Amino acid sequence: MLVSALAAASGVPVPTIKYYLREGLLPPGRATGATRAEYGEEHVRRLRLVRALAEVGGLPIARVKDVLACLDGATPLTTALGAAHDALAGSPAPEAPANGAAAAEALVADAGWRVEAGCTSLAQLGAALAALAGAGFPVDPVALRRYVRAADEVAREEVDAIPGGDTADAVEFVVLGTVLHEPVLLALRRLAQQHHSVHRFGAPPGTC
Amino acid sequence: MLVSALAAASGVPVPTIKYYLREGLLPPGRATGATRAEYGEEHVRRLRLVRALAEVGGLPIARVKDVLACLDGATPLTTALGAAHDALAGSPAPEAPANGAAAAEALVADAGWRVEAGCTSLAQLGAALAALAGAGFPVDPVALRRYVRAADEVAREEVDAIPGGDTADAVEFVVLGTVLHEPVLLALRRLAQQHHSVHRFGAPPGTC
DNA sequence: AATGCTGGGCAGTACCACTATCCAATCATC
DNA sequence: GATGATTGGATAGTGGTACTGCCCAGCATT
Repeated sequence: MLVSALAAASGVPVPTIKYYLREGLLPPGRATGATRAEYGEEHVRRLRLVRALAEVGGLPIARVKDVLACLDGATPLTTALGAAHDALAGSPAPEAPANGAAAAEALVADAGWRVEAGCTSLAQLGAALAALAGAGFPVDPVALRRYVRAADEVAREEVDAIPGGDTADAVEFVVLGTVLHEPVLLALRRLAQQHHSVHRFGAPPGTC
Repeated sequence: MLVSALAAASGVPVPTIKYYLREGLLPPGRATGATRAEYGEEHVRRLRLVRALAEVGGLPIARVKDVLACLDGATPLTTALGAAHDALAGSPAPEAPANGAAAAEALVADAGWRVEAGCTSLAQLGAALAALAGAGFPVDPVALRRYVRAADEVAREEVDAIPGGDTADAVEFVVLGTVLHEPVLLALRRLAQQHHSVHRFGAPPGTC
């Protein structure tokens, strides 16, 4: 399969494929001459994955590369999961507002979760809580505890569902599940909000 | 309060405040002369809100403007919620892949939710499901139903928590809750995943 | 009067994700 | 073997977003 065929098979335009090759998101094809390279089915799969991570997951290209690196390397599962979380986080939360971090740690401790002390997700949570408080909309502690419970249930079942056999498969399963299910979860929450809000307040004339 | 004072009070640099004024994210101050304008506490609040929506919620400036428009206008609650959802959606899911849309509708019907037929969240869900299937990682229907249950519980409690009195307050509560709690929910899911995954697979040497 | 900050406007910057153009080398075809 | 299309590789350009800089005349303060 040549580039044009790869482009046709994946739906990604040739210049974009070249761009991904340059950026290291796609391994180069097997060179069969100075101006010819052969691509395989794995390149099609990889391209689809790149597009899913970028479009569904909303990850910037550099983060997609990080996630792919986890899948390719023979990383232990928990490391790969951490890397995926870091990739998802995006902004590294440069300033960690002390009150937010403290609130996040208290919440995690209250939930009984054992997590890495300085990890990105924790910083992210701290930053979000601090920003909410700073904007004048502190999260109701009761709501927060409900969120914790819901997150715990969802995550426990997700982790239970990880296949036990091959490590590489498990890594792929958990990393992609983490990244790609986020928009599904958010969309479902919004739809449920819509349903319950219509149920309680009634629907307005014409809008969604 | 003059711009520099507003900048000091909000932590937003003066040129950025000017930019927000140009873009209509911030109402102009009360002009007290040709080269002087007075800003109040509401401008500080608004600025903090803009930053929260942009940084915590990750919304592009144009979407922040849409969300703010809902808060300012005396829109009925369900309309405002829909607008907030649309603002969150971002990409309007240009091509609606038929199988994804069908899956989304089936899921919603199965959940017993009554939602607007063509609404953005539904399209978003359909696009996400289609992209996942296209990338070779279809969501496990059982997992999906668990997600639905979790989303339903969270949303029901969120809607129950909406204050009943003033409409404007309720709109603000629900719109900001929807937008700004997303990162909290996602961070909590990631932390819970980390906890359960460490619990099941053990922690690797040094990484988060 | 001198200094310094103000609002307003417009141009410029930095980054991101592509997209376009060019090139010599080659492959397939005539 | 000539010919035209295509390829990989490289470099430059595009469009969008979110600011950031700079300049200006006009006031306010000293």
